[in-house]
Amino acid sequence: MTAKRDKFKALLKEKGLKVTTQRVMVLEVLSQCPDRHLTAEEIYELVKADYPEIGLATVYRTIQLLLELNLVDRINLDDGYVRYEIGQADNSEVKHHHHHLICLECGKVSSFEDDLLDELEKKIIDTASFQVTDHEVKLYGYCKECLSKKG
Amino acid sequence: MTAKRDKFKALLKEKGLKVTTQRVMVLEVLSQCPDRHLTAEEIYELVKADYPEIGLATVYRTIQLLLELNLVDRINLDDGYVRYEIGQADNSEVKHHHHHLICLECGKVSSFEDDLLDELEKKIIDTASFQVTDHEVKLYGYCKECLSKKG
DNA sequence: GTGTCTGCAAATCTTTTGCAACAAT
DNA sequence: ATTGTTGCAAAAGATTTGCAGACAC
Repeated sequence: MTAKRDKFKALLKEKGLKVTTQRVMVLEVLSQCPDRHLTAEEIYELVKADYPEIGLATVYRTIQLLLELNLVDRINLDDGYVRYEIGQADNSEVKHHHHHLICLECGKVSSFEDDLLDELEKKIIDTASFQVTDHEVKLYGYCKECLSKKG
Repeated sequence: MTAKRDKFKALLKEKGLKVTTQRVMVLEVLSQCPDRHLTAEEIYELVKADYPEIGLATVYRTIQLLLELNLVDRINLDDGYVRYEIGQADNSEVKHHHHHLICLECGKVSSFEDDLLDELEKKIIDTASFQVTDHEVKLYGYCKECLSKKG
């Protein structure tokens, strides 16, 4: 994911911010785990494996930065941790993200895409006079693996 | 909302729990604010107006109880507070809740109902082999009032 | 060299918990 | 009388912030 790293560096310079090892490593870890939904603590542990000097506060500050730059999305599963994942699309015009299937048995989170939500948004605009700019959908249930285990 | 209060009392007795003034008052406050999405602190302040002796811990414990009894729904707007609202339906078989329109300008939260999500759930079951039991949808945007203010 | 960033520890903020007194049944 | 419940204060756990030293530019 060199493209994402270069983009990050460019965005930092553009804003007069500094390109530090810590910032690049946090992005790197998130890029390398596109499917896991990492907590700040998990990101901290992963970066620490290669760069033991990093502090947890720096991870939090970098995540904040990445959220503001729209390079990372926030997910809240209401389990006491906020989670983060690298933005899927390459362009920064990611309008619709946050579609998640959450298994109530094993806790696994998977993502999905669907156009049906666009339809729902149109409907809302018509009936509720509410202009929708983004949406977040969470579907709770049981994943294939847990279903087959239960038989 | 005497019906809800009586139901609550019945459920408590059924479980061998005690009907206390504090518990009833927390439910009462939530029943009287069906449209506001109250934080624990707000519920605490509202109950305290009529019953100053109540403690915040009791509010938290009662909310926990109401969640378990399915009388109350939890909403997380990612603003650092968890919010609670009284369940809409009268029967306890509320399968689908949590549909919210959140105004990014004024922060107002309104609710809506829609069948479209059922369709989405069916689709997910077919394509992702994921058995959906519940869903939560948040649509972010701008409400009628804020739109007209902005012109 | 200048101004930003980092790591640490302390602070903050919401929510939970232990415990002795208290109230419901 | 018995057992669950309350209020308080302390604890917990995630996230933030202040600050002096370190680093990018």
